[in-house]
Amino acid sequence: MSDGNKRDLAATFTPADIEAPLYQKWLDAGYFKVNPASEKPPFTIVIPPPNVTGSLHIGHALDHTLQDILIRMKRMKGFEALWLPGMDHAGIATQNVVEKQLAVDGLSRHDLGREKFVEKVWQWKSESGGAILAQMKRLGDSVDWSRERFTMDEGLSKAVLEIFKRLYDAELIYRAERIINWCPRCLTALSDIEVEHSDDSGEFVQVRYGDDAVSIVVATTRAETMMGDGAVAVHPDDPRYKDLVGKMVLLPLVNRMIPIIADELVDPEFGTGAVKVTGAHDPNDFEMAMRHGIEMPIIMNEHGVMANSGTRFDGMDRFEARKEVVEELRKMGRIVSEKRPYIHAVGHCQRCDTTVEPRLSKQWFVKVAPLAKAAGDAVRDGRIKIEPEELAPRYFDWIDNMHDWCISRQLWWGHQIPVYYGPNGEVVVCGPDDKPPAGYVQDPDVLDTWFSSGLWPFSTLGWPDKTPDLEKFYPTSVLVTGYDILFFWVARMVLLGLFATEGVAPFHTIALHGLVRDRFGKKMSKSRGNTVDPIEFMDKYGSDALRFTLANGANPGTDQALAEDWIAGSRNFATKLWNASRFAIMNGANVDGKLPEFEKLDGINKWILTRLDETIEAVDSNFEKFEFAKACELIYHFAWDDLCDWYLELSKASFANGGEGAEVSKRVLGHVLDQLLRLMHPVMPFITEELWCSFTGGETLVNATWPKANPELRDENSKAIVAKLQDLVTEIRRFRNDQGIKTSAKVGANFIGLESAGLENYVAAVRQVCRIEPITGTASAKIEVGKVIIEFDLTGAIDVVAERARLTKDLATAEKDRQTAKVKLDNEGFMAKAPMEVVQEIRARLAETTADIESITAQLAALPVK
RNA sequence: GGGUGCUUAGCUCAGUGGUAGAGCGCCUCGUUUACACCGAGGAUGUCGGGGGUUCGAACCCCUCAGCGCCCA
Repeated sequence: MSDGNKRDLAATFTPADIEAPLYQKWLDAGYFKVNPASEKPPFTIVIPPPNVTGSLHIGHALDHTLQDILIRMKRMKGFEALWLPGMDHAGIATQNVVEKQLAVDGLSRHDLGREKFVEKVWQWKSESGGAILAQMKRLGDSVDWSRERFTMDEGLSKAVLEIFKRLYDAELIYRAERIINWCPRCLTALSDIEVEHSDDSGEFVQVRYGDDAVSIVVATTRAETMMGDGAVAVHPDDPRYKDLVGKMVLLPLVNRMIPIIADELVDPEFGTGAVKVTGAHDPNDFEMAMRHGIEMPIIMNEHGVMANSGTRFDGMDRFEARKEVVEELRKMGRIVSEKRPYIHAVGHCQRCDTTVEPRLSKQWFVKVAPLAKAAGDAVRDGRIKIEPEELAPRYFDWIDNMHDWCISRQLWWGHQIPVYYGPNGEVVVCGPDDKPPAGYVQDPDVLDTWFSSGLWPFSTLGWPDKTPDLEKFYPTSVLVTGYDILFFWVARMVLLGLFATEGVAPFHTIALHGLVRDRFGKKMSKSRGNTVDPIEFMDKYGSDALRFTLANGANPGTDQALAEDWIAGSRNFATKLWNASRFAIMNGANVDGKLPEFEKLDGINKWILTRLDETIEAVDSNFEKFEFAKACELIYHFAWDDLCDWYLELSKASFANGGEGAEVSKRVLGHVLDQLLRLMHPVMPFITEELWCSFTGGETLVNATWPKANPELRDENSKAIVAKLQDLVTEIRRFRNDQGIKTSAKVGANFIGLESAGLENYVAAVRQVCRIEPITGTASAKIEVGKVIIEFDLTGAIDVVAERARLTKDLATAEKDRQTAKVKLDNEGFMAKAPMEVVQEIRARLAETTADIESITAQLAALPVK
C-alpha cells in the first residue's frame, strides 16, 4: 500500500477541521455516484423526501444517519449502493410561506393571479427552498447528488399524469360530492390524515326542538349548525322515542318542520339519545342523511362564516354564531341544560391548527378498497417486511380500514388535476402524451402532495419510462423512516407502487425508527421550548458525535431520549479513538504484509483478534437487522474497553521491550485498528476516514472492503486467559487503592503460582499495567487471586485496617454466593429437573466460593493483630 | 370509547426462564511518555403493587395502579 496519504495526526481531535474537506473530497472523487451498468448487485434507498420549506431537524438527523449507515455498509460490501436524495413540494406549506411573503406587501395570491403566483413559488424555491440539502452534507449523507429529484420536476410530474390516468381508467379515481375536511384558513380540502384530533374545551347543550304538539330534546356541541338541520335522529330501539319516530318536529330559529328518524348510528347513551342531523356539516350526519334521503342545506361559506341560513346569524363567524345561537335559544327558553367547558376531541388542520370544518363539497377521490387490499396483502404474504414486526398490526389496522382518499386541493401550488371539462359537461382525462380538445377547461384544483410523493420510489428512477436506473435499482431495497409517517407516506407508496408497477412492491423492507425526544423522554415541540438544533450540535461536537449518539439510541421502532450530555459523550468516544490511533501510529502499528501466524501468537494477541472477530460478526448482523443501538454498543465496548483499556495497556510492555514481540504486536494492533475503523466508518465516517488514511496511507474508506468474520482468528482459551489476567490486575489495583498507594508509584512485588494459572508468560504485561517491579526487600503483605499469590514489599507499612476491611468484604460476598449455590444444590426439585449444564455450573460456583472462603479466612488470620 | 405499548440504579435505557447491566451522574484517589474530551477504584436497584405457573421469574399467566401513543 502506498504511503502517499500517511501523515501525522494533530494532538487533539478537531472535527471542524476535517469534516467539510473530507465531504468535498468524497464528492470530487464521485464515490457516491452509481452506475446502472455496473455488474455489482444493487442496493437502493430513496430518501423520505423532506419538505422543500423545511430545514434539518433532529428527526431528519436520525433518519439520515440510519440510512447512511446502511448505504455505506452496503457500498463497502460491494453493492452498487444508491441513496437517492430529493424533496417534495409540500403544497399547503409552501403556498403558505409564499403567501405570507406577499402579505408583507399587503398582497394576496389573487392579486397576482395563478400563473404569476406559481412563478413566484418557483422563484422562492430556487432562492430559499431546500435549505436542508446543504445541511445534509454537514451530516455526511452519502447520497448520489447527480440523481437529486423534486416532486414538481418534469419527470416526476409526468409520472403523476400517468398514474392519474391509469387510476382513472381503472375506475379507481372518481369525483363526488362528499363530506370532506375543510380548512377555513387554508381554504382547501384535506385528507383524513391531515387532520389532527386534539381535546378542545367546548360546550354541550341540550335544546328543545318542536312545539306543543311534538317536541324532543337534542344534545349537541355545535348549536350553530342547527340552521342546517334536516332531521332529528334517535336509535330505533330506544323506547323513549318509539312513538316520535316518523313525526315532524319544529326546528327553532328557522321555523322549518323536519322529520324524526331512527338510525342505528345514534348512541342512546349519548346525551339525550336524540341528535340533530346536519348532513352538510358532519360526517356521521351525512351518512344518516344519505340513508334516509334527508335534506342537507349548506349554511356556512368557505371561510367558516354563516351564510344562506336565512337567519340573522348570516355573516357571523361560526364560533361567534354558536354563542349567539345559544343565547337566543336561552331567551326562547329552549335550553334544557348546558355543560361548559365540555372537553372533547376536535379536528385541527395539521398545517395551521385551525379547527377543521366538515363540509359538503365536490372533490376527487381515490377508491381505496382494492388498492388497500393489495397493500395489506403485500405485507401479509411477506413481499414487504415491516421492521420491527410489532408495528405491522398498526399498519393492517389502518390500511384495512382506510376511507377513500380525497386527493383534490384548492391550491395553486402542486400538480394541477389533469382533467378537462368540455362545454357540455364532457370530462376528459389527459395522460402525459395527451392533449385536451380545444375549448376544454382544466380542473383548477391540484393534487394532494402525498399523491406525488407516493410515487417517489419509482418516479425518481424514471418511471413510467423504462430507464436504466429503473431497471437496475427498482424495486428499492429498504425504506427507512419514522413510524409516525407509516400512514402518511409509506402506506401510500405501497398502494400506488403495487398498482403502478403491476404488483411489484416498491421496497422489500420497511425499517421503522422512533422519534427523538428530549432528555426526559418528552416530545419535542416549539411550544414546550425543548427542541434542539442538530446543526448546533454538529458545530460543537462534530457530525460523527451526533451520528453516533443517534444511532446508539436507535432501538427499532422505539423513541429515544436525547441530551447534549450524550453527544458530548460520543465526542469523547471519538477523541478516545483518535488518541488510540495516535498511540498505535506512534508505536509503529501497521498493515504492511501478512498477519503473523495466529497459532503462534500469545494469549493477549489471540484474545484481541478473537474479540475483534466476534465484534465484526455481531456488528454486521445487528446492522443487517436494523439493530443500530446494539451494533453501536458493541463497537463502543470493543473499542474503549477491550482495545483501549486492556489490549493497549497490556501491550505496552511488548512495545517497550522491542524485538520480535513488538513486531508481532505492531502487526496485530495494525490489523485490529484497520478493521475497527472500517467497521465504524458507516456510523462515524469523518473521523474514521481521517484516521484510516493517516494510518494506512490508503485513499479512502468509503469503498474499502467491509470486515468479514473469520472463525480461524478465534481462540476461546485466550478469552479465559485474559479474563484471569483482568481479574489479577483488578485485584492488585484494588489492593493498591485500599492501601493508599498512588497509581503512579512503583511497588515491589513477586508472583507465586502463575504457572498453575497458566499466566507465566504475562508477567511483563501485568507488571507494566500494575506498575510493579521485582521485589528487592522483604515481602510484607500478600494477596491471593485465584491460584496466584502476590507478595508485596510495602516496606513494612501495610495498612492492616484497610486490608482487614477489604478481606472482610470479600468474605461476605463469597459467603453469600456460596450460600445461594448451596441452597440450589440442596433443592431436590432443582437437582431432579434442572438441566445438567446448569447443575454443573452451580457446582463449580460452590467449589470456587468454598475455596475463596478458605483462602480469605486464612489471610484474615494471618493479618497482624492491632 | 376501541386498540396498543410502557413501568429495571439519581436520569435515559438494554436485558424474553438459571448469581441484575450500560451510558451519563455520584464518591475517593491520581499530571504513569495515546488520551483529564483521561486513568484507577468505589457506592447505588424487595426489576410499579398483589396473586399464580415453575426446581427456579425482571422475563410466562392473571389482576390492580400509574404513564404514553395510535385510532374514533
